[in-house]
Amino acid sequence: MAKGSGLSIDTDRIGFFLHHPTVINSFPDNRYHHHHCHHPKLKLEPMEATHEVPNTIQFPVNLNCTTTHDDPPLSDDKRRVLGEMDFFADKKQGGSSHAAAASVHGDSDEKGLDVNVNTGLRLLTVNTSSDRSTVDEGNSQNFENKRAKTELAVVQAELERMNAENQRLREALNQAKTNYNSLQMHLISLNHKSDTSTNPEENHRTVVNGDQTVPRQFMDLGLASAAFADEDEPTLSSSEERLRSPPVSNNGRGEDSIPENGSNQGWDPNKVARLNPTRNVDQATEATMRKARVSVRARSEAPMITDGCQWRKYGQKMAKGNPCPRAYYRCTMAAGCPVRKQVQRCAEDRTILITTYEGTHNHPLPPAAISMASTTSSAARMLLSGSMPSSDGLIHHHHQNFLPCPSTMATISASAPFPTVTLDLTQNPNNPLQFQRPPPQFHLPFLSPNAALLPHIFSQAIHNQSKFSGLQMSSQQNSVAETVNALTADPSFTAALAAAIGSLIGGGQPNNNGSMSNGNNNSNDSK
DNA sequence: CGCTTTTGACCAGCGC
DNA sequence: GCGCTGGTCAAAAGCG
Repeated sequence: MAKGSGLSIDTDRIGFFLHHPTVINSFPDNRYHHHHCHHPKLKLEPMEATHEVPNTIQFPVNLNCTTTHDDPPLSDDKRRVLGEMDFFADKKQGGSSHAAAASVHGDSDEKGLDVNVNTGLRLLTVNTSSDRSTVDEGNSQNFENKRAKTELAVVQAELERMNAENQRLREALNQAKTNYNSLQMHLISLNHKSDTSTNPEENHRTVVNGDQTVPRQFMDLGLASAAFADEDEPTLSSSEERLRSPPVSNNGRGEDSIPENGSNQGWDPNKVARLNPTRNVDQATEATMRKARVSVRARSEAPMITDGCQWRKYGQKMAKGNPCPRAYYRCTMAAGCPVRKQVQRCAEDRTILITTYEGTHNHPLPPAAISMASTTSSAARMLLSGSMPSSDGLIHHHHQNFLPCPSTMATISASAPFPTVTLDLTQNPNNPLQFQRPPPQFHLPFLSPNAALLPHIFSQAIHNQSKFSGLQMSSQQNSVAETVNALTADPSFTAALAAAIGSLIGGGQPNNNGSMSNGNNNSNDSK
């Protein structure tokens, strides 16, 4: 049955956002307006007002991997990006841009340049026809010749500079492609290992001995048992290790040293702290960790978002200020798993389904759930690690340089009662994830907005690619997933960037195998 | 019969 | 202290 992953939320009601979640917005440049205000006429709810606080961080995530030029108007910086990309492409095709610059004076060194191209640069702005019609044409022509020579030199220098820049970009792209190919090969290798082992735990242990960057992926898969955390992630701080180690006792049941009675089905850090004051620090950290949330806004009329886990509904409440009930789910894939999620429809747009996750799984996860768990856990750590301020600039810069497409905005908020990262997949009109007529279940790509955990992002991008390949997403969706992962990563993450660029330019994608597809996505039928 | 969902009650935190 | 709100519990009901 696997009913647990279902969602029985009343879709006819209006929902509202949870806990001031940070939003990853899908409109280009909409970071300049309120990301929740899909309908400007609607007044902002008090919760939303908190998003105006300075420590709300937004970073763009491209979900529209098309490179069409009929996209909505872009900001200046985005236009600049487009220019870079087009410039690069033009160069391959004969370099109309360069040609234009050079052909103005009819003295281009390059072959095949179109001298009729209107560059729009208006380089000859001084001597107009009216000037030439005046007296002393000889002097004027002399002067004009000198000026033309000067400008020619300038243009040539500019052309040279642009050529150099072009060459540099080519090299960067080649490097990115090389990295991408390398990662793809590595992914194939990992998937092969996954195929040969049905136990995610074994997968984990297999790959931790591999590439230095790979283990992080599998340590963020929700396999946060104490043994794994201690053994596999020595670089983490002790607090992080503790964060990664939910109260799982040696006997495999949650609630370390806590009697698991009927009234304590889940992990309640507050109760734990009360029972064991000597561990207040740890428990407080765990509580904070659990409170760190990742929220996903997805436009879907489907009753649920398939995230690969099994959930049991344990409550439903009417949230203040909106008539939509908020449903509470608990992960039932393992006893004592502290992971919970809340599902609610957006009050402003009932087609938007808001799912908020918190906590870290204490059990192995099916492949389909790995990305989700990875996202939530890494996002939680990011929020707690205080890396958000830097991530803003980094990721934004990253976007400006490499994204010629409308983007999805990722925002991080530490101002909310619970630090929350929200992925907003709802606003991009070209977002293929927005199903006008949604499938019975909504498959969602999850991202890792953790710029501080580069290896993790690295691996997650790989994994998501494989995941969505396994889910047999369309190529466009796959590109979206890749791009999302890449763009939410650190700018230095050239490999993930290569994946995104590769999907954009070459259209190729690593659809390596279908083994990542599993029954969870089909078996988690809501009742 | 076992599991999930429903739903009213309970509890804790917070603001006034 | 009181009320509001979010979150959770747990008995009852539903379902396969």
